[in-house]
Amino acid sequence: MRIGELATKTGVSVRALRYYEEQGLLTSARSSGGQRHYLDDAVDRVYLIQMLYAAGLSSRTILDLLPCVDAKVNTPQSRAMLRAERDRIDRQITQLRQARERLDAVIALSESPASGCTRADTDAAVA
Amino acid sequence: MRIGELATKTGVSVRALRYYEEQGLLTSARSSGGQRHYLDDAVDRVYLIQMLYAAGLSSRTILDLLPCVDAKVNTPQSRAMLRAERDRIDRQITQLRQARERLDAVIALSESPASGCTRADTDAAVA
DNA sequence: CTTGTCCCTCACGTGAACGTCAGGTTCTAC
DNA sequence: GTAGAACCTGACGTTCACGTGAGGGACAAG
Repeated sequence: MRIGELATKTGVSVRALRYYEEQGLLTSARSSGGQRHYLDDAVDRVYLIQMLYAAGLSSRTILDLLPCVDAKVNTPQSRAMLRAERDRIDRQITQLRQARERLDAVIALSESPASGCTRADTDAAVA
Repeated sequence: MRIGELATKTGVSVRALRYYEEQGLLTSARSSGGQRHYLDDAVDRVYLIQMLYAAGLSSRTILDLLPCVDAKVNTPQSRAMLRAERDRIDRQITQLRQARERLDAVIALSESPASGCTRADTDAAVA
């Protein structure tokens, strides 16, 4: 498939896909005219990249991790890197949970009858 | 206290504190000479701001949320906003968990004896 | 009254992950 | 073979949360 199709399939912009290739995260075959062509598994690859971006990893870190995910590299260093990133994500989850609890407390307070809001207000907010 | 002390107490840079004030997230009294002075509760305020930044909220969103947290604003709109941000954080946590599980699977694979690494390798990576 | 440290306000620099033109080529369909 | 859609390569623009000087006041100590 060409880049436009991959973009619509994954919901990622064409520019982003070219950027991923620029960063070495995604590879493509080229037609005689220079156009990029992708295999079907590129879709999963893009999803994985997006997932790691969403987890707060940088392009550089993803670039380092991908060979491990592909099981092409398996050294003590690579395993240490994997664990380090997993732990970083764990810490981030903890932080997010704290923020979530904090917001939840505020929400509970703001929706309690004593806070001066009426039931109608609350219903209107839901609608 | 002055800005330097607040910075060291919170572990946030002086520049960041001034930036928070610029964004309307933090207020300060000024001395006759124009220097910022903070009350003790500014420390908690900064921690809260940092927590919300860590949760991926923008300055603008934090600016909108803070009056709710301070229980100074409690409208249907503000409650809807609080819930929206909480839900966003929930989704982010879900994404992070997925990424974490994915990494965990890779780690389990890379550390399994069948993957071609020796026990000594594994121990070395831990050290 | 000077020294040193802290503080002030501009204001430009930064890095990441793209967005967005410009100008030109390739592919598809009729 | 020609129109139009999709694609190409630069290359500059954007946003955010600050970093980093430049140049100059504020304030406690001696």
